[in-house]
Amino acid sequence: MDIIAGLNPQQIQAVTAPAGPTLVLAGPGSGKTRVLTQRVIYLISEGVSAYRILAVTFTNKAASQMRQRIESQMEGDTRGLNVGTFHAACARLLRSEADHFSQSREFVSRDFVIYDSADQRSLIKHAMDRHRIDTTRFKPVRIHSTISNAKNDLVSPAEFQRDSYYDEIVGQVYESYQQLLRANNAVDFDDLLMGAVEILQSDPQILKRYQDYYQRVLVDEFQDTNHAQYTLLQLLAGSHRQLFVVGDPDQSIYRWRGADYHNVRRFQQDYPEAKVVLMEQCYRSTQTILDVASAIIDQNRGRTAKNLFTERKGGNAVDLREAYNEEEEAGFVVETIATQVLQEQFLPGDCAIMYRTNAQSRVFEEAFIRAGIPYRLFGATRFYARREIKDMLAFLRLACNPRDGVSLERVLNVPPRGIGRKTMAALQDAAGPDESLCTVLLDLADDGTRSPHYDSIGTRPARPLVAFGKILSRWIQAVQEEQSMEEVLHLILKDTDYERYIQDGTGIGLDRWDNVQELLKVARDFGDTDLGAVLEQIALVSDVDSLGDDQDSSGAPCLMTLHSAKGLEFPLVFIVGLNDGVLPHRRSFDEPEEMAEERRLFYVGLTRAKEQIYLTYTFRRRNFGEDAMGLPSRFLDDIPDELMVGDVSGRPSRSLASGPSRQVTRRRSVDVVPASSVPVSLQFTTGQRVHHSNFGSGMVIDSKLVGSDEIVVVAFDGVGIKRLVAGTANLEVKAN
DNA sequence: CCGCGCCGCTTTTTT
DNA sequence: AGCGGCGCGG
Repeated sequence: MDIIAGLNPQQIQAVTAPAGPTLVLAGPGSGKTRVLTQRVIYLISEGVSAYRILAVTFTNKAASQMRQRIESQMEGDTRGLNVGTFHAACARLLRSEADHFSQSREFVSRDFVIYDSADQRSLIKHAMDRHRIDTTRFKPVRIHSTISNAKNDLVSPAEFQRDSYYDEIVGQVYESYQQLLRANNAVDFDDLLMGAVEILQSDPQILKRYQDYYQRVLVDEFQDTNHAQYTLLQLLAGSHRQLFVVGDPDQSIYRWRGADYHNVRRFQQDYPEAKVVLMEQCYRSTQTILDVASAIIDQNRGRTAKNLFTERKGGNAVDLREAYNEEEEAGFVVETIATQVLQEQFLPGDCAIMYRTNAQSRVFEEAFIRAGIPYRLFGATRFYARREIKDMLAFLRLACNPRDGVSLERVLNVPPRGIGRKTMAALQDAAGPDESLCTVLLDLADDGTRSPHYDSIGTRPARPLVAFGKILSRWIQAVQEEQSMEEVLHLILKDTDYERYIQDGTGIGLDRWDNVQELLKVARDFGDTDLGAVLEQIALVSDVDSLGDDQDSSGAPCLMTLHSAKGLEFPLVFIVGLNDGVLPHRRSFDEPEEMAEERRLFYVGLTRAKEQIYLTYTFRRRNFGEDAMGLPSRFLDDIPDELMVGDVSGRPSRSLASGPSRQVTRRRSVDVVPASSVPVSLQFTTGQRVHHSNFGSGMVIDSKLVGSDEIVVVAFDGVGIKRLVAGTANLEVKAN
């Protein structure tokens, strides 16, 4: 049968494993996605109905990839197949069970909203205010992360241990935070998981229904599960124990958000009868790359050693380079990419630059801009986190769930309509502790001066509140009439005169308005989908990259953090900033477990490469503005000399901070492109239509002189906004 | 109420 | 260095 065609013996074992728990330990590039999809197809061919299969992943990207692959290989009956992220699956469970559950307990109702991290932080601050806790002494983000960890460990506010003064504070905030979430009819990401577990644990009938429904459960990236997720899987698998999990402890890089690769070992203890399949054959990288990666990861203690191998014997040695500083490092990388592309060794889209922290991307962006080479930046300011988009979503969420106080607070005075601190306080007083602010607003809008709230608030402050209440009630009505997201958005934009507010005449204003237009486009794509469902999807996707995935095979080098590189592969990989303190990050120095994770992060980066790896570090490194001496990463010591070329002989022993060898590699040509001639005046003006050989047509939205270069910001049709150097980008002005 | 300027902090990030 | 938060002054 063709389900196993082209698979190696281990892959076949995994795909056709008999019923019962199965653990697949899959090395990088060993074809784990393929195994997962073939397993699903195999199960269906064995007579399991598609809708009785649940496959969970961590990211939407992985989920849609898997779904696509399955659908492309199967004719028909994949309908009802459940492929999705943990959070999406839990949100679905919560929504379908919320109603008859909320009657017996205090719980959210089915139209709950999902708060993103900014909303969550705002609510944490409110909770801290309640207890008069100084938000400068105790940082809300830190408190939130402690609470988040507790939730991931399924520890409720009542169970939260308060052994120290700090924990006492957190315990109080946790308690209030949960109350506030419920009052707003909102959940945070962690609540989705914890809530699902709570429901299943407290109602045997519901649990049985789900256990009977999902006959098979498959899990991707199992090493990244946290305690809540593990418990959820255990509950779902129940007595049938049909769990098929795939993972690689060596690629566990999300400890800081609760992931615990020990769940792999725990799985073997909890399911001793589990069939274990080890997949060690790699189809991605050359043997040299695998050897380097293995040399790195072998240094970690207490792991099950894997023996990765490939039929792609040999391969180029890893190329190590020292640069003087970050600028030179970026210059080297961009220059190397340009050369390799010119020599037709690689396509621009084959190349990826990976770094430890997002802050490192800027120098590389600038180098690309100078060289006039387009690039793709992963994980930049997320589209849905932008101010104007958050405003729009807050309006929409309010229209769906008027109890959403965080959204109301956000946009009550946006655009400014004369509602300040005092008016806000008056409104809060009028509402009292039990009524939501929105109820008061709508009441004011309906009854005007006759409303009992009117007098308590006072005539002057009431006026803008009445006005806002009126437009808000119009939106609520529009949602109840099941108007589409696009229609409601248009209504909101008109009622708030948002364009005039956001378009302040600057380029930034134009950017923002563009983003609003982009959101309208998203809305249009969703068509008549129920607005609540759209908002949930947006809350759980929240990454424009995974939305616009189809068009991103465009050939440009990618810039990304090592974290976001996971799951991807590139022929040519640059891992940059290999300085001690950067990778490994200084925050991991005194924690062995953290240090081990930094090592895994490096390992993940190395194993993304198919053909060639460049590693770079710098002689000097700017820290927080301060210029300082840099040390090469300690990880470099673990790479055998014979697997490396480049500045290897000059590789200084890390114990010697300086030495004569350092001088040798200093100073290479930085300029990738000859400095452009000084423009007498700006060549381009805002509003001009232009054409670029790579990006096509677009409109100039900003242009300014930076040093001797004119930097033009162009919104390319269907491509997006790019910053270009006028002198090197070869922009043609089009007649309009 | 809004805008400006100073102070302080600084990993990773998906859901 | 650069951003965000907060406090003061208009």
